[in-house]
Amino acid sequence: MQPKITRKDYFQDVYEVVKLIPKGRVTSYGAIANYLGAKQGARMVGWALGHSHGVVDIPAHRVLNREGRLTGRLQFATPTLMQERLEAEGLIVESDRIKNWDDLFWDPAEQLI
DNA sequence: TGGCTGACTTTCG
DNA sequence: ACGAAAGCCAGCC
Repeated sequence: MQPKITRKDYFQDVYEVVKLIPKGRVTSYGAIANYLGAKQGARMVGWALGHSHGVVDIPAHRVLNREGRLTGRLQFATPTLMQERLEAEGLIVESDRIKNWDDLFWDPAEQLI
């Protein structure tokens, strides 16, 4: 049973989870939201990351939507920065979409095991 | 105080 | 299978 998430604690929680993402791995907003206990609050994760970029150094480029699509790439310093970083980690981006997304998908619950 | 928006997800048509 | 609409939570005007 996860504790209730409150306001700005969401930021800290999201940061923690995103930082825990192994290099070369990716996850989705819904997965993080589900891990935090707010499966319906996937938008909050994106919103938190949007305000986090530039404030703290977190690999936000490893967080995509459930389709493995780079939905938030426009929010980066440059529209291609997200793809560049992903490729730099050994990932392959094709048409704004991660290749082998299903295989590279990393679930925060896995780090609990 | 009330209402709109948003790096999403799920479901109905 | 594709398209459109609803749902949720928190911040901002």
